[in-house]
Amino acid sequence: MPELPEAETIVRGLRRTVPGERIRGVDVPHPDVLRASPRAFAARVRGRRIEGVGRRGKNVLLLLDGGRVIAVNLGMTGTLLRFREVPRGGAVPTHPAVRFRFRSGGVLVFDDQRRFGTVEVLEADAWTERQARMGPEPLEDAFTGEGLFRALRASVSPVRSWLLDQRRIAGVGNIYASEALHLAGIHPARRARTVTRREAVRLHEAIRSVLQAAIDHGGTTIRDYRNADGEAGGYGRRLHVYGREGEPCPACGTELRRTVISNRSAYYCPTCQPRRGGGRRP
DNA sequence: AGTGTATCCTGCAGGC
DNA sequence: TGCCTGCAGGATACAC
Repeated sequence: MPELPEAETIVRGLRRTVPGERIRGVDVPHPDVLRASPRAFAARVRGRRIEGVGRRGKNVLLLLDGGRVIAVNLGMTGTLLRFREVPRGGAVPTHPAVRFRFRSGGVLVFDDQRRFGTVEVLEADAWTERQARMGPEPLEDAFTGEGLFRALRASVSPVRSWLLDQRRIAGVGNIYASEALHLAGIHPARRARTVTRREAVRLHEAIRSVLQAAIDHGGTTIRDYRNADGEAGGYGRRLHVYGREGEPCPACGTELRRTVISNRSAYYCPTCQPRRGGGRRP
């Protein structure tokens, strides 16, 4: 998916134009992205005004008047595209799943090729409960190196799998997990509990700097990702290891490797990220 | 309890 | 050209 930086880039785009819009109607070309029936969903959002746009982990939030929240999980290929009027010609979304029509005439489209994404509407307390089950926001102060160390110590899971678990830390996905582990010099298959305090502090800093740098460049486009204005992200060419199997490590020149952990690729440098700690820091 | 696997869906790249 | 396999940014119901 879109991970945290991509969701944040979408949110920043939407914030410029969406707050203040009132929802006139909803079309649902692909009801499988909703948890409810299209009819029930539409009834709960129709007539509501969007007061703000937010983010929690990889979820984009549309905050409605009266306290309801539309939570959009972007899945692997989802995005939210904003149009001033009903799109026609070249800018038409390729895989529209849900279309919000505003009274102003503008349109917000949830476009999702693979439809692993979801669009839900929740009452304020239900949303509070939901997000309480998610881990800390990595860019906020509540996320600390010491806290990360203590949490890692309690798990025997491979550290890469640990980082992908949204209940432990919110917003990190496969790209930035690989990038952060490389920056911190930690092999992705190491058991979380083997990460030392020193390494955890390094990993904490690596996660934050990688996510922030990706946000600064508008996120990473591997293939499908687009921001709210339909533009690709610019961080892809800055990736050090993700998708670069066989290329030289930018830190030491060793050939980068790909391995599979829990059915998903992890990219790493065997020199900078040895299985048993003590690697040089890139 | 905590982990790993298979699965949802579409599309693309590479091998033959 | 076409057919096949594998792989893809995520999350979750299961089996162990």
